[in-house]
Amino acid sequence: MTDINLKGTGSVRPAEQPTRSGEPLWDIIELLFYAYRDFVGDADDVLKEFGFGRAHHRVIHFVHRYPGLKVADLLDVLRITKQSLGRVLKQLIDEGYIVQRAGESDKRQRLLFATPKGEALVAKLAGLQTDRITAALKGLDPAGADTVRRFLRAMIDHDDPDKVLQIVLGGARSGPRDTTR
Amino acid sequence: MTDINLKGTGSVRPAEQPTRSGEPLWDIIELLFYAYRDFVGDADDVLKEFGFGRAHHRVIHFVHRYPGLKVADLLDVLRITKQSLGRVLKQLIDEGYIVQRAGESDKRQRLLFATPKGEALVAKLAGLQTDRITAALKGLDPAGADTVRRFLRAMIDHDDPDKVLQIVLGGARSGPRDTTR
DNA sequence: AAATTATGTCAACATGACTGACATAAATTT
DNA sequence: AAATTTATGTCAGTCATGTTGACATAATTT
Repeated sequence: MTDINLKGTGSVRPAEQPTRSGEPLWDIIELLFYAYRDFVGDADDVLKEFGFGRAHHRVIHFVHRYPGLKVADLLDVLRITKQSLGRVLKQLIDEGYIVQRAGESDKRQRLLFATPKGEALVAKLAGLQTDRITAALKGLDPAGADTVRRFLRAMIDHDDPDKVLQIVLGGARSGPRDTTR
Repeated sequence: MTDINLKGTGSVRPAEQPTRSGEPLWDIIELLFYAYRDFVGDADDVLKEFGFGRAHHRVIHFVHRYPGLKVADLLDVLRITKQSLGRVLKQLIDEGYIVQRAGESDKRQRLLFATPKGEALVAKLAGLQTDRITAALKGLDPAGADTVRRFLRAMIDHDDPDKVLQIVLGGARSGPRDTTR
């Protein structure tokens, strides 16, 4: 019971570690934890006033950014089940943040669009997050923002069929719907 | 939720402009979303095999990294209630990943330590995440890793009383409790 | 006509948050 | 010494958001 090992970082090495070379990057792991916690925390406070949670934020964000998104696309992005999405999406539609429209070529599809009300909410949330990012980039050298973008891109799995992710990774720097594919 | 009230207090940069100007940095916002999703996704798969979730990961990670952590410290780090922590912590203790020991000077305190079993799990999870980070850093110029660290640090609220965060931000680059070196 | 696809919905359940109330032992203050 | 505060644990109920499985409907494709 009292096996304590106060200093233990290196002693545990299972024999069958295949391609593990470097020491754990503890500091970056923890910086990512804290940075993301505070990054989403900005939005949480505002969302609470609206009676929404993070799930609503993710939905309205991507719908706003990629107008005409299909429900199926959204499921790929968020990696949740349609039942889970359904509840949140229904609330956003009922309260007038999102509207649906049947697809023209395929009338089964429900294309999603943010209303002005929805856009205002997204803008408010994105503004907070942008302020934080801008402040963080300010302390870096001129190439810093580019380095950060490159790092984040490389952290993402590229073998994902998600259409929105392909646009994000595709290189569009500030606009959605870059049809270069 | 443990609201920390960081709205009015000084931002990361003293005497600089009060932000609120630039266009939303959509791409970085979305890159952060995807990067963090995949970053924690690595661990999720392993955790599932152990019958654990992300909550367990966060607890065992910080206990391993900061041996002798008090329950109260952990609550500050994770920003959850003691009831919430209690359930997860109890499982980790019952299954032999963490042990408790009463504090010497203050016997009310339950100091937490990872067992070898707990250390092995943390090492496995940190290995996966480190592999991803290492791969992402590989494509950057030599100063890239430093830029990334600086960016992440600046993304974090600095007016947090969390003792662990103070250590993380304090500058220890690769080990916990470096004060004894 | 039959099969497939896109979406929606009902029902039950799991996890990990939450609030509020109360219990205990140890430390601190009066 | 007694009273209070602190660190922790626990019971009970609720909420948000995820899950699986089954089934329904309309539109498209075969």
